[in-house]
Amino acid sequence: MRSFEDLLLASPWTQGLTSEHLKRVRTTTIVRDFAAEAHVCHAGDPANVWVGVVEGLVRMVSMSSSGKSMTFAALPSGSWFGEGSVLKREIRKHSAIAVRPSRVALMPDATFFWLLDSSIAFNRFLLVQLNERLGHFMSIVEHDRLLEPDARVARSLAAMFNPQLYPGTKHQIELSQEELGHIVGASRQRISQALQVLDKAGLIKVDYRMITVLDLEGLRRFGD
DNA sequence: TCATTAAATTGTT
DNA sequence: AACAATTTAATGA
Repeated sequence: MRSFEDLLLASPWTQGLTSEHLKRVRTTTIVRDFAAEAHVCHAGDPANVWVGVVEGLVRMVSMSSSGKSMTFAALPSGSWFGEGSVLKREIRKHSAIAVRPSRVALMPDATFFWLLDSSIAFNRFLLVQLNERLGHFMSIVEHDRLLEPDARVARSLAAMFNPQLYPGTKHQIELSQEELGHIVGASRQRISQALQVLDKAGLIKVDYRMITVLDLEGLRRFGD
């Protein structure tokens, strides 16, 4: 996925839109590039844009007062996020940080609410999106704290390939083990170890800066 | 196009 | 955390 047009094409919510809708989406949405580790949005800022990932990878993080951060979700290219805070017209509760150099689309809240008022397809997409995310967070609470690192890595990877949330993503993702470490919350060494376990189990294939998912269901169930 | 070198990533202790 | 090995990207003939 290279351009904003590619992102629109891959986004299911554009399917039911009229040409008038699409025109306004195109004319009001801004595309920006972020360097690795740069903040796409800060906790504390007003939530006035809905964010789509055109290229790269973004992680949603929560910072404790002591400065320690925890990653809640990894957002690959093709994903849209931030609708929760936009819908409630509130201050952002979490930051979004580019894992590697990334290009994102920023849709103004005015356009977002206009789509919400006028497109059933858009509403349906948000419903699915919010429901899938609820499932994601429930799974974190239910399992992830208790699971060993191998299984946490497996689930983080499985979450990144959720076809409902990220329909554009292929079964491959470009990602270094250090970057994955930031997402999972484990050391690079431990990630390397876990990836080898998952590779031997036939669930994924590990190459230089590249992870290929062979068995998505197996990844989801790993550790049960 | 191929060889050399530097930089980034991964494996190991 | 430090070091070695491997892969990719960049450079220049």
